[in-house]
Amino acid sequence: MKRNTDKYNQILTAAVKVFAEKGFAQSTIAQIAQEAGVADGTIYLYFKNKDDILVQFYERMTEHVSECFYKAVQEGATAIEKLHNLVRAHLEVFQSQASGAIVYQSETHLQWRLVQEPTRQMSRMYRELISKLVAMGQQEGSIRPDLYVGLVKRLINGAVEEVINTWIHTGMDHDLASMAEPLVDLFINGIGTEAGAKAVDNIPLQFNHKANVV
Amino acid sequence: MKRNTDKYNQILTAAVKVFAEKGFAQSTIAQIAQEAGVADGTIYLYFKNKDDILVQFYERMTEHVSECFYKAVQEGATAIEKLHNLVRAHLEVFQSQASGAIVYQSETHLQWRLVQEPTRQMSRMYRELISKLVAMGQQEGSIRPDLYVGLVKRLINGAVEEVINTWIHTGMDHDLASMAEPLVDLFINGIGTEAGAKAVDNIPLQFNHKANVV
Amino acid sequence: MKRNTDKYNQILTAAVKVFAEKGFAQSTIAQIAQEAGVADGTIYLYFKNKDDILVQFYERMTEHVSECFYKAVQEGATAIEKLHNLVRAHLEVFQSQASGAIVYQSETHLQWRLVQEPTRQMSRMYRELISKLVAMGQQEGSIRPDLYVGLVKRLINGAVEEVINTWIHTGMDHDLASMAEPLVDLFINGIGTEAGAKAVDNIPLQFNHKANVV
Amino acid sequence: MKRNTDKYNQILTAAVKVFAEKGFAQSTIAQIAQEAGVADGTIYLYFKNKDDILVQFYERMTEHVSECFYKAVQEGATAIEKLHNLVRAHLEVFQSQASGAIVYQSETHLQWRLVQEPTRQMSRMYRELISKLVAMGQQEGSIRPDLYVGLVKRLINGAVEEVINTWIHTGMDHDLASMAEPLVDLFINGIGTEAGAKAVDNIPLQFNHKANVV
DNA sequence: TATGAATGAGCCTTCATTCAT
DNA sequence: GATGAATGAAGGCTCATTCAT
Repeated sequence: MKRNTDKYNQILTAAVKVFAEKGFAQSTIAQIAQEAGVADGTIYLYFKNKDDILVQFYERMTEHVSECFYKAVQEGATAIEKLHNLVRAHLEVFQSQASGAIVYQSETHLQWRLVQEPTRQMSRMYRELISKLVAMGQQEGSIRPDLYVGLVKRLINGAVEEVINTWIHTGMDHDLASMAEPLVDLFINGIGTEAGAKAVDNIPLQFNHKANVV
Repeated sequence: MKRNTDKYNQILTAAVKVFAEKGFAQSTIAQIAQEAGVADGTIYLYFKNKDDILVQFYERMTEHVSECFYKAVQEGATAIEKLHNLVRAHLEVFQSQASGAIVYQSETHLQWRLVQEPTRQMSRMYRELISKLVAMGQQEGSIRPDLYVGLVKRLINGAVEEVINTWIHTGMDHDLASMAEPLVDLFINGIGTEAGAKAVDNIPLQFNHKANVV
Repeated sequence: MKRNTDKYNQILTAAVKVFAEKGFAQSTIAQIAQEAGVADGTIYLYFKNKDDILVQFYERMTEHVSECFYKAVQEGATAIEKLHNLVRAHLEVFQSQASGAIVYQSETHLQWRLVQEPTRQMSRMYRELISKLVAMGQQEGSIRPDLYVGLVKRLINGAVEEVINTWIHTGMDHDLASMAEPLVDLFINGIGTEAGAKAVDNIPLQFNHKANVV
Repeated sequence: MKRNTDKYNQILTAAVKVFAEKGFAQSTIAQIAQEAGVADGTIYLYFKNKDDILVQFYERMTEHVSECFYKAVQEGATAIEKLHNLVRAHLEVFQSQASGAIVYQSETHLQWRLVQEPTRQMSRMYRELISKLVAMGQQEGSIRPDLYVGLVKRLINGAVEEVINTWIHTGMDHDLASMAEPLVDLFINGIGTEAGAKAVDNIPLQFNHKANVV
């Protein structure tokens, strides 16, 4: 398994392209083999089975993404600069490889079934990065002291991924990376004015939705 | 497609449960039939095929969710209250039906293959609601006038869905609805201080990530 | 079974129409029921099962056809007149009910699997009729004395059925019954001249085809 | 569609045998696979689907039969010799491969649904051959000048096929090819005497059958 | 290593038939 | 008698995986 790196990459690249086009479940080994220009059987010299292709993709992608994120965060001076760099890096890596982005976002639920550790690592990495940034910003005085870091992480991660998803589903025509600044602006400043800020503290709780659909 | 609503719901409920447990692609008609306590063939009296089950689930779920959202928004007095109600409603509907939530979130990419209009409707509804809320808040003076509404929608939607996803993947043990307030706080006020706010305007652009993973 | 004759005919007529359009194997009980304007289950009050519908059709058709043939043969004065009447009757009954003709001709091989006696009867009837006609003609001096009756029967039956088949597969637009005269002319006179007649006696046997296709 | 001719023939032969025994509609892929000694899936390496097996059988059979017919016709000196050779060839090819004959004759109506061109070609070939033979015989003076060639074709084709059918349904025990001579005798000379010949011209039209059976 | 023909388990779907109403 | 919802056996077909070459 995994001797000839060229052929390994050739297959993985082909697989990601096919997965992106038709979805993992709808893709066949035969299609991947054809796209990669190898025989069906050859794939099994480099991957345990079909699932393993996706697993390895997630591992590599996560690793690469992590590196980018760490680098990005290192390059900023202030917490806010670092945050901006992180978000921009996030958008840029995904923009630079559309197929990978599509697969990464689309098959998340399979990732949860197939991969355990890597994803946790990704999550942990994200949490670590955010934790550090928040702590740093708080020391700098640029970030509020009263934050639930877990939620901040989900805010940022979720928003960025939704931006990427929209980009994917609208044909990937606009520039993704340029969304970094306005996004960070929203993260830092929120959508409210000072007047709005006070209003938040006094939200009345009014109802409860418990109806079942199905 | 016969119209015995009881059996229809029985099957749909069973299907959603099975989908949530094993994923759509890994679920079989036989499993759904067994879970529903009917024969395999019976399912085809109520659904065109396996895909149709998912489609109908998305249609019903989207419709139900939309209603909840509209109601929630109506019940608040100010824009911020309405926003809070919206977010809370979002979290509550999904919390109240875990299986539906899991399927809804997990099979999104299939929804894009199978359904066209309904999804757009969901997206459009969200955009409409946010547009109105933002406009209202801007008139009230509680929301910033310089906002790109499309991005605000993605911010809110993405953050809420990420919160739901995390809830799902951590065993659905904590109370989801209670996240509404802190989330809205983040939306409105952001994570920055006044000092931080100024810093945002001056973010230097420093690097570019173009490397390929696969 | 078989109480209400109206409904029985209603179903049988509908079945024959459906069989003619899609073929027996491709027809479903549901289609027949719909065509007949009854419920699926009702069909089983009049027929043992799907096969039985075809069986009963063949029985009725054979019976009706037989009657026509006997009548037709009775109405001629000479053997040749009778033969002509027989052929004409054959073509007329089938022309007068296209659906029945199509089913009768198309599902012959199923008839051999499902029906035993009736078909033998049909065959026997044909043989009887031809035997009598030939014997009569031989006495009259209008028909050759040196004939193998079994072969004559196949000649006539086969030719007529091929004419009907062609009629079916060319859209049933031309008048079938009018083929009776030229056909009988061929039966009686053959396609040869007197010169040709002599040539027949001296056919050299030259080769043997035994190759296998599949 | 792979091109291992051995296995292709192996499967086709097995299929024809099974079709001949149980009929096309009643045959299953599993039965064919077992008869051929291959796995079910293997069949789909050589045939698009179940229908395709029948289609390919008809194509091959038609092609083979055509060749035999052309050769047979070439080998006779006179028109009548050629006709005899044609009929004999027809009977011989079918006799030499009973299964193929059964399938060919039994599933004709399916052929009309599945194949278009090949069948027309078979029909066209037959018409071409007969046309030439008739024209030649007319020049030789051995065949009557006043013939409707289309009808002659149906006469000959129909009679031969009926002879084959009878052979099939009576257990294929007698020698089929030996029927060629007496058959051709009937084609050429007809069943009538000279006296009968005159009678044909004066056939009175006497009745009309329009009754419906079903 | 690489190939790709062969395998066969498994699944979706159809539809003849039944039976409670 | 009439209905038609429900049944479930059966079959066509796919495709991940293996293995002889």
